[in-house]
Amino acid sequence: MNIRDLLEERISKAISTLAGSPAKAMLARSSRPEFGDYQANGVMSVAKKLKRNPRDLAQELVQSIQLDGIAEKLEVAGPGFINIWLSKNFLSDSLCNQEQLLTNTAHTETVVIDYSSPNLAKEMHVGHLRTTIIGDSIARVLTQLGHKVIRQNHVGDWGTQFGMLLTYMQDQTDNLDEYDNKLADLENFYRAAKARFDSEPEFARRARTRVVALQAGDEETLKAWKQFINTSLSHCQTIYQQLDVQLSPDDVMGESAYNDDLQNIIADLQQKQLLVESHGAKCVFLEEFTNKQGEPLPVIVQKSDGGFLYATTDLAAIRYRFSKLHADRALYIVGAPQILHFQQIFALAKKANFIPEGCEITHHPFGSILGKDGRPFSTRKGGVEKLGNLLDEAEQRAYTLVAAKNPELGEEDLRLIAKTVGIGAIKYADLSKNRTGDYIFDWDQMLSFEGNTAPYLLYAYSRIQSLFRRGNINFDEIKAEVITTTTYEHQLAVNLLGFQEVVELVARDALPHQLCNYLFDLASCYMRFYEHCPVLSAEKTLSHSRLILCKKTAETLKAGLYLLGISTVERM
RNA sequence: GCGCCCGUGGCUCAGUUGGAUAGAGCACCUGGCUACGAACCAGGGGGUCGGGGAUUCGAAUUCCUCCGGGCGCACCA
Repeated sequence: MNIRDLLEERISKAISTLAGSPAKAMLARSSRPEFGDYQANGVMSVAKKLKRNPRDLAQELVQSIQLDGIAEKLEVAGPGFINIWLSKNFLSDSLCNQEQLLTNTAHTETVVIDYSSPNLAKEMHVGHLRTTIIGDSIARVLTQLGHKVIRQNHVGDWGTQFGMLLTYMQDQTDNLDEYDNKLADLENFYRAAKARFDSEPEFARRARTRVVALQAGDEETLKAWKQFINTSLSHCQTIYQQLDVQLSPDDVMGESAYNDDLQNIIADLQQKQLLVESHGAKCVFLEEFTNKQGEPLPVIVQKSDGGFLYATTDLAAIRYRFSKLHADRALYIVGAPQILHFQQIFALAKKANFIPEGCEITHHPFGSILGKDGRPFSTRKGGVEKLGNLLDEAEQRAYTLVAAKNPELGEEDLRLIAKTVGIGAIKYADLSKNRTGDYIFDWDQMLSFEGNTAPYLLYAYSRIQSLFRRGNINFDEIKAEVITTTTYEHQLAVNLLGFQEVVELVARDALPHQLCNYLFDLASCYMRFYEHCPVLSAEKTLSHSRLILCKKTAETLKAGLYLLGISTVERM
C-alpha cells in the first residue's frame, strides 16, 4: 500500500472541491517529527490563486478532509502547511494485515531495459560496473511491481575488430575447441592481436579481408566468430554470476542480431524522405541539434564506404523493441558521455515513427567511477581495472575484515559471508550514490560497518535474526497487534509502511539511491528502537508487538536489499 | 565556439513536482557494555549550499551572468 498516494488522493479531492478546480495536495513525509508523519504543502499555492489567506484556507480544508481511520490528528502550521499524524490503529492494522510488502502498481507495462552491454572483443572492466548493477536493480524493481521486464544485453559482437581477433586466432589454432584456452585471458589476447595489427601491414590486410568475409557471411569465418563470441560471453556470464546479476545468455541481443535489418532501416528512412546525402555519407539532419557553425547536425547512418554505424544499429534496436517486443517503455542505462548520441537517436526515431504514440523511451545516464585522487579509476599501474579482479579483491578484503571481527565463524560460513559482504559493498557503494554524478571508489568507505554501507545494513538484518534465535521465536504464536508506545516504535512503523512509496519512486525515476537512503534510514531507525525498547524482556503484549516490528523490519531490509541485487546472511 | 553534467561542513554523500531551523556518515570531542550482538546508541562542535543578480509569502532547488572542474560535438562504439 502506498500511504502517500492515498493521502494525496483524499486531500487533493478536498482541495479541488474547495478551490473549484483541480489542485494538488503535494504530500510529503514530514521534515521533522514534531510536524507529524506526513505533510500537505499544496495549500499555499492554491490560496495564492484564490487570493485567500492560506492559513484560513488550510483551516477550512482540515474540517472537510475525510481521513477517518487513517489519521488521528490534522494541524495547520506555519504559513499554511497541514501536518498529519497517522492513527495508531491504522499503523497497526496496516502492518499486521499486510500480506505482502509490495503490491503491483496500478498500470503494469512491458518495459525493455538495455544495460551492461559489454564489448565482447575485450574483457569486462570497471566501466561496465555501473550499467550492469544499476540496470539489474531497476529490472528487479520493475519486475517486483508487476511489470513485464525484457532485459536486453546489447553486446558488442560485431565490427572490424573481430576481423583482427579472428585472424590472430587463426594464426594460433584452427581448432574451435581450443578457443576456450586461447581466450582465457581475453585482454592479453586482444592486446597481442592489436599489436600485430598495428605493426604488420600483411596481418592488417588479412584482418580486413577477414572482416569482409565475416560480413559477407562466409561460413567458416562465421563459425569461428560464433565460437569466439560464445567463449567471450561465458566470461561475462562468470562475472554476472559473481555479481549476482540476473542476466542470462537468453537476454543477449547483440549488435550482430540487427545486421540484416540495417539495410531496411536505410530504406525506411529513404522512403520517409528523411535521408540526405552529404560528403558521400547518408545522413539525417536534425534542426534541433547544431554544430560549431550553428548548422544542423547530421546523424550519419551509412558511411561513404557503405558501412553502417552504431547509430544505425541503435535505430534498428529501437524499432525492434517497440514493434517486435511491444515495449511500452524502453530504458537505456548507459553512461553520461552518450547523452547527445541518445538525444539524436531518439529524436530521429520519433521522426521516423519508430516509437508508437504513448510509448516512452528514456536514457538514464550515469557518471564515472573515480579513484581517491579524483582521476578516472584505474589500477596502480594506470591501466583499466578488470572487473573480475575488482570483485575478487572485494571478496578478499571482506574475508579479512569479517574473519577479524568474528573469529568463531567456520570456513564455509566465512566464505559465504565474505562474498555477500564484499560484493554487496561494491554494489551498494555504487547504487547509494546519485546515479547522475561521478563518485569516488573507496574500499575503506564501502567496507565500513558504520554509515550508509552494505555491511551496516547486513549487520542490522543479522542482528534481528540473532534476536529471533535468542528468543526462540515462533511467529505463529505471536499476537498480531502493534502498539506504538514510544516515538521509536512509531517512527519505525511509519517508515516500514513507506516501502512501497520509495520502490515506486525508483521505478519511475530509475534512481536506486533513493531505495538505499530509505533502507539506511530504516536500519538506523531500527537500531534506535532496538537500543531503547526491550523486546524479549517486555511484558507479553508489548513483546509481541515489538517482535512484529522486528520481523517487518527484517523482511523489508531483505526485500529492499534483494531489489538492489544484494542477498542477506543470517549471521555475520 | 556550441551543448550537456557537476560544484553543499576537513572528507564522502543526501536534499528531483520550490516549503518550516540545509541533513546523514566518516573524522574530532563527551557519555553509555555484570546489558535482546558496543559491528551499536545518546550528545557536542563544525555551513556566506562556488560568486553575484533576478523571480515570490518562501530558493541548495527556477531563470540570467560570471568562476572553477569534467564530458561531448561528421563517417570508432
